[in-house]
Amino acid sequence: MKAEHIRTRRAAGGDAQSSDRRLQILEVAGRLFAEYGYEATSVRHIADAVNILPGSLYHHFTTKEDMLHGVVRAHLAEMVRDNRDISLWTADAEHKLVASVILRFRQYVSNWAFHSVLVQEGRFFRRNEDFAYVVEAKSQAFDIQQAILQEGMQGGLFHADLDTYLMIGTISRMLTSAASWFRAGDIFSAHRPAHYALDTMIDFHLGCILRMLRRPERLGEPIPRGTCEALLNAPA
Amino acid sequence: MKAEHIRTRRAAGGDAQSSDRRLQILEVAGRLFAEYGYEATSVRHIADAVNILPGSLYHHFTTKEDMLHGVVRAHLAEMVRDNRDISLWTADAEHKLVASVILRFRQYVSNWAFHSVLVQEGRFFRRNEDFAYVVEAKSQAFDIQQAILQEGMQGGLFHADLDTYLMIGTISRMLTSAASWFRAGDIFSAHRPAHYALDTMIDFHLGCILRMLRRPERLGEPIPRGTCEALLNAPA
DNA sequence: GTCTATAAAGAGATAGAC
DNA sequence: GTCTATCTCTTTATAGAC
Repeated sequence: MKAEHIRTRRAAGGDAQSSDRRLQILEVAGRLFAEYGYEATSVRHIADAVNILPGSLYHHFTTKEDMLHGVVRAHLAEMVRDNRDISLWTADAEHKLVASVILRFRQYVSNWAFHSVLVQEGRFFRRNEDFAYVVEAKSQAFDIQQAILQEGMQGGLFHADLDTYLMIGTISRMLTSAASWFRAGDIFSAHRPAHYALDTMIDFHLGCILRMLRRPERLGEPIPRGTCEALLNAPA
Repeated sequence: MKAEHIRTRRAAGGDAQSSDRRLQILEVAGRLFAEYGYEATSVRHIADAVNILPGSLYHHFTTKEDMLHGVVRAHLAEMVRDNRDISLWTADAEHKLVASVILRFRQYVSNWAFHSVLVQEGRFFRRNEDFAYVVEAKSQAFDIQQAILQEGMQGGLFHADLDTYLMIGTISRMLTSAASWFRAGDIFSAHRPAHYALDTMIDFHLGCILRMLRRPERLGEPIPRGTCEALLNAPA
């Protein structure tokens, strides 16, 4: 839970003093960015949503981009840290991977706005130098996950001939897009059927992913979800 | 290849007379919408890109939204029709599904701008009544694919206990997001490694999908890609 | 910390000359 | 079919009163 060096690779902007009001605005701005897109969301939208006048927002933020930084920075370091923590467990690679999937799905759903913005504005972040730290964090998380996959291949748990680069990308996109669907629905279905609980979704995707990864002779083994949940809840 | 009734469910707007110039503008607008997002792309951007003045665009289109209609209508009917054609084959469900995956991946890559817009602007289409026909087409394609999956379950080819609703959504998102990555890269990698050819990508995803779907005892069977390619190329 | 008021630039769109 | 010119509205952002 240590959050000392959250400001790795800070972008331009003042100190991250976080008053209540500021946090509240960021919360709303994040939701709007997630739902309508960053560029399609005007400061007037945000101001209306927090019941303030547009000009007053500039007491809390220097620019609209500054708000985007605020939205993104909030959970970025946590994302990398959680990945790294799991990768350092003494458990085998399958347990690490299952835990990672569970944790990520949970986070994608609970920090939905953040992750939605992270995905939807990806090209914007890549184009804009000021957001290079976002790209860097994503890249770190990717590397960590890829290492877990490689560990599982060498340990004989997973198919020996997986293309880890493609596979990690596939799994990541599967989780983010599924969580996004779970949270906000599809292009053609505004709301998912009510009977899909979060746990159902996690089980479904763990099933899909392990069928893609496991060596054939291990396909019958149970999915160690309980163990992994316990490890996730254990104090570091 | 019959394109007589392309205008199922037309939205507001004049007749779809398609001069060369109009098509050229749509081509460019589609790319810009795909890359920067519909709302973030100004008519000035588009005008600059086709070397014309902003006002002149309104000789070809009544509004900016009209351009978006033009971009999506171009390939929407084709998408549904291709899905339906495959679903009516006499082949078994696995062949249909493999063919569908191959075809979709090819189309996602070649009509990249169209499909990218279809995904990225999904919420916009859902919010805007004028684009209900897009939502409807997507929904039809979904139903067709779901039926193929069900057929494969009943035929004993696929796991008997698949959640077809979740699975088709998962496969669709997997293919669109993978094609998008293949075409334009990731948030953290502007360009995919050069050695990933289209065929490599198709094989990889066929592998992933069939491992998720096939009954365990069928996992060793070869992926019938060649047969399906032949069927796809055969004259209707 | 929020308001009033407004600047400056950009957006989508129109009218009419050529 | 494109240009010139412009209209209107909205955008991001600022200045200063309260």
